Amino acid sequence: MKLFVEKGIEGTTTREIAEAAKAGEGTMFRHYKSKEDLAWHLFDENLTRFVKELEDDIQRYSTTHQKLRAMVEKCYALFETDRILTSYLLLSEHTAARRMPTDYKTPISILLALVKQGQTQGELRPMDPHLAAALVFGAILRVTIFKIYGSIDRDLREMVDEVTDSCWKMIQV
Amino acid sequence: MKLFVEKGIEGTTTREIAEAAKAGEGTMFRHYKSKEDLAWHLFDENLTRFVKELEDDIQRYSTTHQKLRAMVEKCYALFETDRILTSYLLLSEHTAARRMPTDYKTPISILLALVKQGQTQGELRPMDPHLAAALVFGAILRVTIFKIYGSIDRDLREMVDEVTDSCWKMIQV
Amino acid sequence: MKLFVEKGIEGTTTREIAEAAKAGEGTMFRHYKSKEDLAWHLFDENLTRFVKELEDDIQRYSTTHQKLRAMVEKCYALFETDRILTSYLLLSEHTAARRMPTDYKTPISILLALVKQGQTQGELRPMDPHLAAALVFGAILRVTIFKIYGSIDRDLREMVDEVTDSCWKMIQV
Amino acid sequence: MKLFVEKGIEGTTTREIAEAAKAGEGTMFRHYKSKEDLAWHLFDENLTRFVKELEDDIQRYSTTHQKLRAMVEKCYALFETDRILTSYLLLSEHTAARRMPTDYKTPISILLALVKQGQTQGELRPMDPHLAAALVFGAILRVTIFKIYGSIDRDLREMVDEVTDSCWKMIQV
DNA sequence: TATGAATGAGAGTTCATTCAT
DNA sequence: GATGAATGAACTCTCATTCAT
Repeated sequence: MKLFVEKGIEGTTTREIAEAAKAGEGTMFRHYKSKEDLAWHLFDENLTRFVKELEDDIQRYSTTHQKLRAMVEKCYALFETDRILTSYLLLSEHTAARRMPTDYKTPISILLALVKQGQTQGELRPMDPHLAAALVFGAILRVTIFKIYGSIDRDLREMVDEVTDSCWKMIQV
Repeated sequence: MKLFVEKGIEGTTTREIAEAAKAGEGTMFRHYKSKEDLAWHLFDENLTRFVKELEDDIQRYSTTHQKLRAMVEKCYALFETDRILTSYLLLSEHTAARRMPTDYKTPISILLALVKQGQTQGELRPMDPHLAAALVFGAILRVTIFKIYGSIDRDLREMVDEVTDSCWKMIQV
Repeated sequence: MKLFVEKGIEGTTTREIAEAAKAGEGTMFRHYKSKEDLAWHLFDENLTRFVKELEDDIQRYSTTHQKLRAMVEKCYALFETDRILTSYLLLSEHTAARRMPTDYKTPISILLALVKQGQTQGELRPMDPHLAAALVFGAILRVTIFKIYGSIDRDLREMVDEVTDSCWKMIQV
Repeated sequence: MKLFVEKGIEGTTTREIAEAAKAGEGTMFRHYKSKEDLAWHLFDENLTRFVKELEDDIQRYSTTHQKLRAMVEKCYALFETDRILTSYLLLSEHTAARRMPTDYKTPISILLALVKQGQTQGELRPMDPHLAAALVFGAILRVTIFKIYGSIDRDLREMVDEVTDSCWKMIQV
């Protein structure tokens, strides 16, 4: 995954993968049909797990604000724990991500549901929920990109409240 | 550029480029040292022009809110006029983009300056200007991605005010 | 053998062989030194047995015509009983067949001896015995190829006499 | 073609082909889509030409015996002129040969037509024409195989009359 | 003795780049 | 200056063979 994030899937050779895995060149192909297949499994399994955890976290809270905060927290915790995984799941747009079926559950679909619910409950102002989700999701994730590029230094977990509140302002009633 | 956006730089062959340009296979190499060099020039020249126009647009206004609005308007006008160019300059993370020197003037650096100035003038609340820029830039751009994926239907130029105001809420005093 | 005939020896993978034999991938190598070795044993043992039976059959008759008939009958009986074996032993030109020592006893060498004897006994007209053997052997076997390709429908065992007589005409006094 | 005949199509590497052609490894792929495609074109073009010449030769004669003789002569002339081509077109059963459409004009289909015509004209005895063709074609070709293996020494062109007459006996009235 | 995961040499193929025309 | 045939390094992937279990 490290290689895929750093050099892209196309840009990573199967030989490099084998070396990184300290395995023979052909070994990968006993486990995955192709390089693309490996990339897809890496994406699919990790995203599924992340989404499940994300749902669990959100479920614990009742207000939309709290749920949003949980989401930001989850994303930034993942980032500080495993930057590569975050990049692979949330920041890169690779071939693997394009294989997703349209009904796939993703962080975006969860955020969208959250927004719709918040609007129904009158916590959020009426607006195109897709627009709201786009604004919030973009804001949250771009912070991680800035951190990667070094513009932001602080541990993102310290910034959860600040980011949550900023996003909240965009969508609250 | 269309090919680069659709299939990635690595994923585009020089033969495809030649075909699309209705030129011979070797012709490209008389104008650019390599495929990567072409990608870089395509990026560099267009970004420079866009940034210049963006600066001109912003300059016309005095308040930070107006300037921010001008920026959103410029980005969304570009998107609706030339999606491919927008993708190539603002949405894709390709090798070409990584060649940029650190002191390069980009939409982000312009936004950052705008935020700093707004904070000095007391229009924006005190906060890490990088964080503010990240939140705003992320919000603005993610809307275009949603539009590309079809979640948003409207012409983005109609949404300039709504997006500007939403972003403004995140950073205003 | 089925796989070897259908896809060639080179074209058959050891994994396919293992599957077909309902054995593990490595098991074959405990019995044969290599895939080629398996192919050779399969060829050698079956050809030896077939040649022995062929000799026995021929021995039962005294006239050359009868012996020739016995040979045709034997070949066509084998074909109708076991097409794959016939293909493997008589029709395919594979690596295994090329391993044969020059003094190897084959259907051809038997036919050649038969022709020589027939000429000595004055039943066959004087001619290069190799030419005679070639003509007869070619005629007999090509019928099976036509049958495989579907140009001939009848059971070859019904055609033994017609084929024998046709061949006989080529070589009789 | 030499390599294909000697080692089979599967058994010949593209590297060997390039070396034999004194060309780079990639050059072949500018002219043919794949190794199999090269094999097919080599087969198709040469067989088409040979069949055309064969038809021309046969056309010159009026009696079936003469036509048959022309066919034998043509095959053996090809053999003595270009053994490799003969092997590739007439003796090997390779993947390329299997690509042939069923309505393809081949030496066999020509021989079959010749037999049918001869039977209609009363020159040949009544029998399954496919059987007749198989017997004759097998006899003619097996002689070349014997020559390749060294059992027959003479120039096949000297043997045209003998082979023709032998075959004739099988099918004449 | 049988297994099947691991191996790595080598296969077919692609494609950025060169250069004679 | 433009071309496109030729190139060969490097790619993904296959598969006969090995060997620890």
